[in-house]
Amino acid sequence: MSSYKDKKVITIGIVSELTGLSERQIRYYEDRKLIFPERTKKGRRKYSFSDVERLMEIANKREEGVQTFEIKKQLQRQDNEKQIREKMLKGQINAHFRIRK
Amino acid sequence: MSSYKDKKVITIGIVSELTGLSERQIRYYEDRKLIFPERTKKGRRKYSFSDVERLMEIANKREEGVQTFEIKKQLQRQDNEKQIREKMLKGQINAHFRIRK
DNA sequence: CGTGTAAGGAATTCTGACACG
DNA sequence: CGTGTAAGGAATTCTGACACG
Repeated sequence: MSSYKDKKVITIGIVSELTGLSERQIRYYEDRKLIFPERTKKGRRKYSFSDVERLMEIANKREEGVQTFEIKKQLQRQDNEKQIREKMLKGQINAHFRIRK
Repeated sequence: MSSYKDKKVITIGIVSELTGLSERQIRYYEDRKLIFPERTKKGRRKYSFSDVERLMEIANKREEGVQTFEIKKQLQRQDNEKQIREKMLKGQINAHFRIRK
């Protein structure tokens, strides 16, 4: 879980270049709870590469005409599934070591 | 080769936080050719996670009292070795496919 | 609803230089 | 040699708002 891909270190200007989205759009999607940047002490937004990918997904969905609320629900579903997979993997690993003991 | 780790997307302020080095130090190491950030169109420095790791290495060496010129030479040696390993790996892969054909 | 834009302010970054040593 | 700092300017980012639709 995590490493470079999930480290929040990219400022909004760079994210804008990377995704082709305007800063306005990126901030709006945050307002709509599709994306969750961190902040520096002074309030600057910081994004991860995962966030960049997520924004690309959002951009694709938007192009298809999907509304932000729908996208939000889809993303939440994805996030849940991912969490479940991670938990199962963790369980597998624990089980493995329990047997081996 | 490359991916997130080598993508230059981190501004100097964040790099400073990540490494514990002052911006002055980071810029100076660039001046001494130890580190090679890219620039945005408007001239802002952009670093990769690899650069951050490299700066941590530099910081350690500096703490040991190693001068920047020495560190530079060491890093160049490392970079060369890495390149060679990559070339060899590439050769291996090519050979593999040649045989398989 | 989703996005553009102008507005004013605050934080960031840049360079060249002086300082110490 | 390596780093701190003050200086002045330019670029970045932030928020809240008006606009269109």
